[in-house]
Amino acid sequence: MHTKIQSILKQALGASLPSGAAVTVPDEEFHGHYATNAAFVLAKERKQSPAEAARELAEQIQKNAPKGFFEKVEATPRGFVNFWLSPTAFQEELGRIIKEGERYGSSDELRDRKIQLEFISANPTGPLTLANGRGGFFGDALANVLVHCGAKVEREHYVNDAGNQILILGKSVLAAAGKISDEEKFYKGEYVKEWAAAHAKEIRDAAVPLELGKRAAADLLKEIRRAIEEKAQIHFDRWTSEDKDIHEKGLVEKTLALFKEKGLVYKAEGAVWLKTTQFGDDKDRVLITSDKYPTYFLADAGHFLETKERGFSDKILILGPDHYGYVKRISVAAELVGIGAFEAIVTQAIRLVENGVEVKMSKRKGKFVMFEELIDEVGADAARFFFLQVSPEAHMDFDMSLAKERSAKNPVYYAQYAYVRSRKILERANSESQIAKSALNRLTGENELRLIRALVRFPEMVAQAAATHRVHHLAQYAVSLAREFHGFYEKEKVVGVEKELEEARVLLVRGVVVVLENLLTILGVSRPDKM
RNA sequence: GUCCCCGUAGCUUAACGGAUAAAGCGGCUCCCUUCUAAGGAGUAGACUGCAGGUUCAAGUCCUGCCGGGGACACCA
Repeated sequence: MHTKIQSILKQALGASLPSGAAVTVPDEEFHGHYATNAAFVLAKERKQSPAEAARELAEQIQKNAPKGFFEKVEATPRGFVNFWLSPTAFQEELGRIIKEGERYGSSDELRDRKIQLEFISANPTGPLTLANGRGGFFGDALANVLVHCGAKVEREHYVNDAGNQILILGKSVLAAAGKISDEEKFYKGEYVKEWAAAHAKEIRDAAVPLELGKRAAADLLKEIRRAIEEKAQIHFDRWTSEDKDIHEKGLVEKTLALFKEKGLVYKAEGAVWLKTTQFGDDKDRVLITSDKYPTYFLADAGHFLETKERGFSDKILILGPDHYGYVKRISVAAELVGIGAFEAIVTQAIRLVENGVEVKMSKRKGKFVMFEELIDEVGADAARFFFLQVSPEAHMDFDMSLAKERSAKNPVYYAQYAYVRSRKILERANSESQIAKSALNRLTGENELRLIRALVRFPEMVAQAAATHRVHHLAQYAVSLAREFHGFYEKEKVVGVEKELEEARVLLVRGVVVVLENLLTILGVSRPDKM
């Protein structure tokens, strides 16, 4: 619907939309079902008043529009052009929803793109944090959106199972077992003590820190995977191992050689550096430490080279707030290894509060609310929606007791309830298969048309999410669509009204089911049969 | 100190540079003989942190200030 109006507008202009011009859905209905600000842009170009440009544009549009599509096209004195679409136009679009079913809202906009979407990438040195969860749900839903728009997407969880942190984990286990003295940098969470207690024999027999660290990391990774896949219902296509997929395959050396070839590498103070400052970074970055170890940064660049060599055109990396300072240098690495389009999305901090007072969280000290705990308390759907509703750059205050209290009132249930109600109507009504398509044009009541207007926004919302890489609008849309449906449900009956009307309304409700099903699927929220 | 993010209703958050700033929760009034009341109808509640600027149009862009958070390793 939205695309159709855009293309009519383009035809009227005889050109593509000028930048800054858009087709929108106004807040107030008296401004039309849709509206455009294109005349403001034209007015500037043509040195006219906005009102004049709007009048001319409205005329052009009316001339170009398919017959019967618009009910009214109006230029306002301020310079907007407002559109009212005919009931027929909406009825036809509803027909499309029913016909396309689960394909409704999908497109082939991104068919040429092969995108690697990396998210969570939790270190196997402790349980998942709330920040991991936030990025996890976000990444999962974003991947669904991109797939819906025709892209080939790999959901990747990168595991840092090499390097210093694994050694520290090993030492932390030894410290927890009382074998060596504790140090500030060691991991101190309960999970370390638990693991040490459960593996006392191994610690006695083979107390090589790095080996112990690897074993503990492998176990922690299993826990992480279980929480992600079973509890959070987040799906990954690939669990990439830094150790096995990057180091052992020589990608680190290869990347270093690539950087050298470009003349961007130098030695200083016993270490090997990359001239990232040439690309706007604050300072140059170390690739190989003076102890001859490759840094995390170099390994990551190697990981990016692997991504490039595996044929991805795009890489989207979702990071937690603590990695903000990392974005610049990793973007430089992405450019140097030749990744076509790279975007880092940093989810903002979640501040833990308890009774209005901030609780400091630290993975090392072991005091934090775990992601899994949240899911256990409020359920996967509520937890998911809780995060998906807000934009990734919004800072959030998080109070576990409040989250528990609110979980019962989570808007996700409002949306799911709309789904349950609409399904129930279809169950009770006469079979849809015998309803003629012509029944659609009996949907002329204001309540019915209102609901269709809400339904047809779905493709536009998906396209917007894909273009902006933001999914919170979809969650918001789910709530507003549910509101429209609940309003309709209250005012109009479907089953048991006069036969011809019932048939028409059954088609309308089918449309609701289709859109809610597609929408909830993209968000990753379950679709219950009853509540 | 430098850099980044945020500041919107009592609370949690929306709002492609567009029209009278929206929703949920909480408050107050009502509505279950009717497809599940996890619902609906109504009502109160905001000089969008402050001060300037750009624009036909600013919550949104620019500058400065105030407040909150985060990042500034040869850690990951």
